[in-house]
Amino acid sequence: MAGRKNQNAELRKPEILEGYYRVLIEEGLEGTSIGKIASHLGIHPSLILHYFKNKENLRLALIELMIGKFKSQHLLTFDHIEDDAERFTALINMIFSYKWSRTVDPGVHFGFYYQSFRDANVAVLFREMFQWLRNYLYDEFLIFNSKGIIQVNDVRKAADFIVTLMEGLEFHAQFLGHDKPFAEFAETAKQSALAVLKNKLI
Amino acid sequence: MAGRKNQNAELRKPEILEGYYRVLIEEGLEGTSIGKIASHLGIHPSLILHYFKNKENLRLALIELMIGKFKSQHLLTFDHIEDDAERFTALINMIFSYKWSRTVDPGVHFGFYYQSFRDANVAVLFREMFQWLRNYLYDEFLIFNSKGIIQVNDVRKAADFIVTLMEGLEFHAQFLGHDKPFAEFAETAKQSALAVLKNKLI
DNA sequence: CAAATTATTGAATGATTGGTGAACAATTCT
DNA sequence: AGAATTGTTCACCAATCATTCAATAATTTG
Repeated sequence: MAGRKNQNAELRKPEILEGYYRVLIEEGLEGTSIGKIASHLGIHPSLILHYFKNKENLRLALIELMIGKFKSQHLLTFDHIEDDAERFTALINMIFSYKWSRTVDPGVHFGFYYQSFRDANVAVLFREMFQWLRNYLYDEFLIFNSKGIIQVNDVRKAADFIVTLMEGLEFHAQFLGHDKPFAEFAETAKQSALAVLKNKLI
Repeated sequence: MAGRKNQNAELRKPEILEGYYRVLIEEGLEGTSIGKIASHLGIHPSLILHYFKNKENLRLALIELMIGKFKSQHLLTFDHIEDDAERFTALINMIFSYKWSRTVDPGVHFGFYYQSFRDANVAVLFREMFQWLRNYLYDEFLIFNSKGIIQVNDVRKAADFIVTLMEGLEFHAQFLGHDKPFAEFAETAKQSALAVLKNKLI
């Protein structure tokens, strides 16, 4: 046989996680087994267990990877915009964009949500992620509010409200968007959100 | 042994579905097997397959049952309120209430959402249910709008908005509500929704 | 009461599951 | 070069899975 090319943990681990993610999209949480991931990658199942002791670890590693990407990707996008009004617009536009909604495959997204109901470790990770996002918005909104770019009474609730609407939108796209493009209702939601933020309605 | 008490399909089927629901809450979609449902009910696994040919059928039957309950329970609550303003208030209060959010166990709720990504039959059922709710709100909002109880430009989008916010709230309770009671942020969301509905903001 | 139907259990199926521990191969360390 | 470490495969395990078909028990029908 052509020489087996060994890789090291640094390369193999992400490769396995990527394979896991792919299989997850196609097969779902129930249908995804270590065996399937292995055959999708053309490696032996035991190799996966060699790197990630057990399935729970594998799952947590993927979630951590996803969250890491989510954070870095979105955070870096806005930090360089100096002008507050501009940054506010860019931020809101991003949150209600199709691109944002597809940061992670929505099927996988929902799958891990669901997992969090029965897996305390998963729940912790997701809570942290959403709290991180909420707190990020909170910090930004504090600035926007002090500069009159938005007008809200309760900045924390305003941040909560945006995250809530953003997640509701994810759901809307799945069950009510159906025939129409994502952007259509997203625009409506965004305008409503802006109205709430700008008129001391929260 | 004491005489085995046979039941007929009309009694046994709901009993199995109830058992399925219970096991689902505790074990999740991945952890729920026909065997576990059977032992939870103290019956033989084959009996479940006798009534529901296969697992897919069982799943669909439970979803249909849930949706049926959901519809009848909520619909009947408001039809008897003649006064439009009163009915509007009651309707909005219900939608943003803890009770409403717990109509179905949120874990099971999310689980079937998730299923809908990979199971076309499940997806159809859920779309129908949410469209039913949206259309119900639409019909009501038409009346409220013509009577000036609300003031909206696009009644359909207003209905979509309420459903979206309602579902976002479900999510918020799970990931951001955490330490605080459901009602607290629900009240904020409700007030924002009311502001949007009453001031031609949608 | 007998026959037909329905409810229920039983035994067995092959497939798949996550996981273990040892072997073998490649790479790195000394 | 030899030892140690790391990467990878292999053979195997008990458990569990959904599903099947036949057997038995209760109930309904004729």
